[in-house]
Amino acid sequence: MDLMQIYRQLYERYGPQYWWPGDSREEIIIGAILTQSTSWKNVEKAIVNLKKNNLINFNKILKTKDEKLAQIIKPAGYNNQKAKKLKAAAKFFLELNKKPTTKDQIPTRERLLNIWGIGPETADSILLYAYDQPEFVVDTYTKRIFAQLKLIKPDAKYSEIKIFFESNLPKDVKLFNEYHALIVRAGKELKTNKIFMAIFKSCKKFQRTCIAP
DNA sequence: GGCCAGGTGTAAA
DNA sequence: TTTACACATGGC
Repeated sequence: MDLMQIYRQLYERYGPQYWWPGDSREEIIIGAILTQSTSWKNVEKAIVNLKKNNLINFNKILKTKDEKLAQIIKPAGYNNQKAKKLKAAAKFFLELNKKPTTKDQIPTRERLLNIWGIGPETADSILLYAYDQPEFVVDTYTKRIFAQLKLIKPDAKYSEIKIFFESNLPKDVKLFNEYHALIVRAGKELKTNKIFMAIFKSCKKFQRTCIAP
């Protein structure tokens, strides 16, 4: 049982997840910020509000007052902070889009991490889902599920988990895309549910060869 | 009514 | 380097 087989089991059980839910690059980036520690249901409401105000647009976001923006994205929670985060990101991406070549308009992970309000998960989400870059996204579900499978340490850091996945999987954007989405899908059942015991049992061998308890 | 979401920044030990 | 805490709303 390796990470690829776990992926297949998840895919078999849940099917394709069609991520990221969002029509444009800007909407994906905005959603990635709004969903920080917040359920997607609440983010959807905030995005609907933004659309009503014609604000899925970094230029217009920058021209909107903090208080007004915060009011519009209120359903997503942490709205005062997130209003500031959206502006910080908007400023960065508007500048980025002035670069001469398409290639230069792809942000580096390092630059993203320097933006206030963008941490490792949000940076990787933006790179993977908005720019099709092969960066594996790690979230709390990833940690929870794979710690439970004893494939990673319960206190493993973001970078360690990311490296674990990326070094045990082919570097494939489509795979990374679907894998993370499936982990989130499965993670939502983790609380209440009987989460894939089949996978758990068949992980024993892999536990020995790969990871640190 | 309580718990917790597809995290991040900051400050203090 | 690690730990604690603020940030906020709505679904279940």
